[in-house]
Amino acid sequence: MENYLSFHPLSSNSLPPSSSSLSLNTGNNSTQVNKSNIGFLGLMSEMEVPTSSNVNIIGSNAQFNNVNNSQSSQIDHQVLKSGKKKGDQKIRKPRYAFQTRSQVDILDDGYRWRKYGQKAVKNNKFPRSYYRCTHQGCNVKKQVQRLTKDEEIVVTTYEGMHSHTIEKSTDNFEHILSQMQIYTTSF
DNA sequence: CGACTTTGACCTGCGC
DNA sequence: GCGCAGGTCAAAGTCG
Repeated sequence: MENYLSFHPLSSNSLPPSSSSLSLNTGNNSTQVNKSNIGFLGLMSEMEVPTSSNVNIIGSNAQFNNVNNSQSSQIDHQVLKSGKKKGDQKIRKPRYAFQTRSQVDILDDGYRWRKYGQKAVKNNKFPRSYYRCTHQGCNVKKQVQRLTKDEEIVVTTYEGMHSHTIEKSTDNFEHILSQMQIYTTSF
């Protein structure tokens, strides 16, 4: 099985506010992970800006990944759709979407997550799961969704940054993180 | 018994 | 205004 490790920030001005503390969380609580099956496929991000002005950040860079673009653009739309409120300069937390190739939905990144919802998504036979970081005072959220067109692709969208250190070490996560830092510091 | 998952209800924004 | 879809809440159930 292939084991990619690449991701593509949408644009140079949409990087995480702090790459050194980037909240990469490809996973969940204590659950299973098949480390050898994880391929890192893509990254989208959304900066913390008034929603009235961030509408095109992702939409103009929809080709964040060359894998199944139709699904990708759909997710872009979902990201953009949320938080839009006309006349209200509502600040949204930055969001980062990762694509990982994995046979399991739940990837262990060392943080602890609590599932708080699951929804069926239109045009997708897989439900989207919603998770929140259980660390006190840390309200980082993530969404996990598997693509219909390529069932091995798991899209994980993170919202917010962790205000605490990782709770348990994961070799795979550290490997991914090290790769990400190379990228994020070079933009 | 605490932590977590499940799941239906509810809320909100958006397009028509 | 209405309906749809995404996102969240919260009670009930499950598990270690």
